[in-house]
Amino acid sequence: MQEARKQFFQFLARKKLKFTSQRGLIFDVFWHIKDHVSPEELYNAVKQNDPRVGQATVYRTLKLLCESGIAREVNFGDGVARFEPAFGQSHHDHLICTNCHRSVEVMDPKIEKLQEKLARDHGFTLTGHKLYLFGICPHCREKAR
Amino acid sequence: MQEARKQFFQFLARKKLKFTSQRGLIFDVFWHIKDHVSPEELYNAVKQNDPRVGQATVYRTLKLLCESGIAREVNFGDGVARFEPAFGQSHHDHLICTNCHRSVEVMDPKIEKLQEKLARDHGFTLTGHKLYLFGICPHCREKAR
DNA sequence: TTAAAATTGATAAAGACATTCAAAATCTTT
DNA sequence: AAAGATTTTGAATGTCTTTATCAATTTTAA
Ligand SMILES: [Mn+2]
Ligand SMILES: [Mn+2]
Ligand SMILES: [Zn+2]
Ligand SMILES: [Zn+2]
Repeated sequence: MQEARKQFFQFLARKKLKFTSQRGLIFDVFWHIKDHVSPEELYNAVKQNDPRVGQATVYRTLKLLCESGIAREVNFGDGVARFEPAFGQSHHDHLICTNCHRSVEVMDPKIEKLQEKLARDHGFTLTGHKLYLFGICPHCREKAR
Repeated sequence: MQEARKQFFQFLARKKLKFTSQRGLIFDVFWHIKDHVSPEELYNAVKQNDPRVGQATVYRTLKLLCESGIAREVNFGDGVARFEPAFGQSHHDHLICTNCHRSVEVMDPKIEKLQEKLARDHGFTLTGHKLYLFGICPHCREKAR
């Protein structure tokens, strides 16, 4: 908990940026929302604590959170960027229900390995990947029958 | 007439939609651009043949091309939708150079199988997926040293 | 040929995100 | 502590992609 906050603080210090109250608040609100949050949603949550914070500051801080390794952007194909905690989390991909939009975090080391090999076979040095699996979740399938 | 053009024609007929000259032209221009084309790029290419075509029509037709299985949308993370031929093409994913933005089409049946299994293990019925591999291509790596 | 229905393109609108800029906050140097 | 330099902030405006509106035109059906 303190760990992540400290990492953000140190990142800002290293870049000679200031740890302002707004940045601190946005970090805190982001950090204890466990969901995959959009800038709009985060902005609304932040406003509950301090209505004077502007949305430009939320966008700007979200960018800093990503650069510092605290947050990671994901895109579920619903037209908005979403952000999830990336510090102290191991890598995972997402399984998304196209009906209720719930998502499950998944990871298969065999898939990860094969992705590496696939890239290498084409002479690429792999630096990252995005994998989204779309389907119908058990809950929705049950309701449909 | 090409196979694909016929399929588009039949799709329109089935939906009681009209095969207009604009739709025909947009299909033709799309079909012989081999690249992953954005709506803007397609619009410009179409205008070379008929400057009177509006961009709204390009967007609308692109949607029809996707519905009919002629085109498929991909998203390389550069802020625009891109479209590629989907008819008579087997499924593939993309390996994208983050430096020069060139892309390579790749596919690994083992990865595909493991995705199925991963979804099934979580009780999901898999309906689709998006996999983008990002890295540095051989060409760019060579130039960098 | 006439009437009904679908399509078109110019324009406006929407929506997410980025930029601008004057005022405010924060850090540095005296 | 005060002054000065630098950064940050929030409101407003701008940009970019995509969608909606709607009167006019084109196509199909009768
Ligand atoms: Mn996640
Ligand atoms: Mn492709
Ligand atoms: Zn569901
Ligand atoms: Zn390259």
